[in-house]
Amino acid sequence: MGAEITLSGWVQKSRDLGGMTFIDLRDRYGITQLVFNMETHAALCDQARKLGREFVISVSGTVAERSNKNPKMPTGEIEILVEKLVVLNSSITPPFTIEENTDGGEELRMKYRYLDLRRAPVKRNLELRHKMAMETRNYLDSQNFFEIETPFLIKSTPEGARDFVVPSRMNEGQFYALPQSPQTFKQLLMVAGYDRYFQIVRCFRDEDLRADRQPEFTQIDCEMSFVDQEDILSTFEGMAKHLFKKVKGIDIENFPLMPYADAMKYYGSDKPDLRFGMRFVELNDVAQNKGFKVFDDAELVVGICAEGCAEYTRKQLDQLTDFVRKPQIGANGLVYVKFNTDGTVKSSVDKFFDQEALKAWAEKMNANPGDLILVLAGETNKTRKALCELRLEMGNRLELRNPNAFKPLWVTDFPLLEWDEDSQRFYAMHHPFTSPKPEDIEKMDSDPGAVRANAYDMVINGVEIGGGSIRIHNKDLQKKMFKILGFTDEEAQSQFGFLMNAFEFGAPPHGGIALGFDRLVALFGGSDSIRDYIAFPKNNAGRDVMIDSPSEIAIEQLDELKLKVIKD
RNA sequence: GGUCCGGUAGUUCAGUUGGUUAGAAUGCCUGCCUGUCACGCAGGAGGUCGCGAGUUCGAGUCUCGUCCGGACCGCCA
Repeated sequence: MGAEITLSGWVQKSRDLGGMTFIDLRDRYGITQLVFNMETHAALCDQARKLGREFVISVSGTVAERSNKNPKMPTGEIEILVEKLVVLNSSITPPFTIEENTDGGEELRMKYRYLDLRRAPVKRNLELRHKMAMETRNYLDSQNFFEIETPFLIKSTPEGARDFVVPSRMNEGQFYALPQSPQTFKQLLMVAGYDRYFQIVRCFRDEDLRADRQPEFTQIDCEMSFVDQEDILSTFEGMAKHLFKKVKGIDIENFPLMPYADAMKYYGSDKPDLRFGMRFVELNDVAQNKGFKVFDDAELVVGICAEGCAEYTRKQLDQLTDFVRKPQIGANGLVYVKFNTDGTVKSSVDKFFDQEALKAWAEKMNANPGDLILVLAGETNKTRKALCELRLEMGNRLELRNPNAFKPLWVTDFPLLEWDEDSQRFYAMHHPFTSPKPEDIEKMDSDPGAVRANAYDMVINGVEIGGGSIRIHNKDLQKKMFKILGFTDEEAQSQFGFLMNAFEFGAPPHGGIALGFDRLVALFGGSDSIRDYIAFPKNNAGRDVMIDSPSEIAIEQLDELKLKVIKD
């Protein structure tokens, strides 16, 4: 105590008590109380009481133990007896309070993001992001990965998401595209012999936004040569564990593997949330052919068991029915079976099923007295999707989705291709460079939809954190893949010839993964939204409301680019 | 492309069945106050009810359109 100190920062708050004035000074590290006494330093104190919120000041003085300590703040035992005060800049009154729980709404905070970023919670989020980026680099460096930058001005391709395009002034009428991912470049780095590459890299997709989707986002992009799927899974499971350990101090158990088909069958999703049970149980054999037309006509009858929910009221059950009937979910109705604690059973389909029949359901679902069985029926994919939403809703209602619990898994054996009804063609489920499983290659001609891919997703708490695959490294197989996707040889050559040509020069077997860094940070921070983990995010409509972009450009710029904007 | 929710003081919100002068909290300004830390006390200023049209004697409130923001479906290899 008594040490001389100089501090610079912003005025968080001033408390003028007449004879003395207290100022809370905020800098990047926290808040320190400054004291000005009218009796001993009248002029200084006068100066201090004129300071407004967010003025930037520099003070010198001595650190003193407080006579009145404040146990609620980290620096609550000390204060600074100020001897010298310099006002470095004044501030107009900020439009919202710069506090832990601000009074400002989302829109205002985004407009004045530089003020929002002064708030401790946002600062903590960006610090978390920084730490995770550092630990990612530490881990990958320790595993002999090279961080190599790849270009942002690349070539537009028709597959996948819409590209952001950039006109080229020197090449009239031609456009670069911003990368949706450095996919082809990292594969070329493998051909070049850089057998372990990574990059924490910005990617761009011109698609609609969500709370967890931004038009520009950051990936941990990785690729390895001379590896099989197991090598990649263990390397990046290791990275995830490293991050959990170093950043959150948590030891994570080994990631279970779940084939895509099982994920769909038991959770109705390729990104199941394993923090809670309620696995799907198919009931076709016990529920059909009992005279209930809805079930009899259904391709799939499937249910979940909500433990301890037999007490649900009519109102609660109606709410759940309304939930599944929302247009976004699209179920026609919801069947419930209450397995009462007295052993009796009450259902919404008592007319068709007697107690014994319903108890057969309960047995199949491992339901106990006190549990509630919820059943949907219909076309398989739609019904699974709807039940998935219902399962997550029940997980929320029963508070089973604890943001501080982490349940990762690998979802594997994705289908290679997906049939699209509209365009009547196959699309690559992952991307066109993903290799089929060797044992399924023969089906590529006879039954393309049944071919499984050497592809995998890392899923944590129901969030798709990342995905990857073992790539095709053979020119002929790559050609065949493009052919199945409806490319002519000429189209394949003009768009991806550079890659296929490279495959002729001794391309090693390789594969990799890309992890959504923003999502991973948000997950670590316990949030569903990635926006507060990005310093300057875009809004719902892809706008930056602070700098007001996108915006029109000057006619001279358009002329120089030989572009014309046609407005309707 | 679609669905839903919201827009009222600087800010966050309330505003009844359509009815006189649109409120609260907080912030802001002024004054008082020597141990506050959500300081306290007294006083004050502050409103294009997003915008436009319509219905009505009368619209913050009802209708339509539009703009802005948020969530979601489609979309996101």
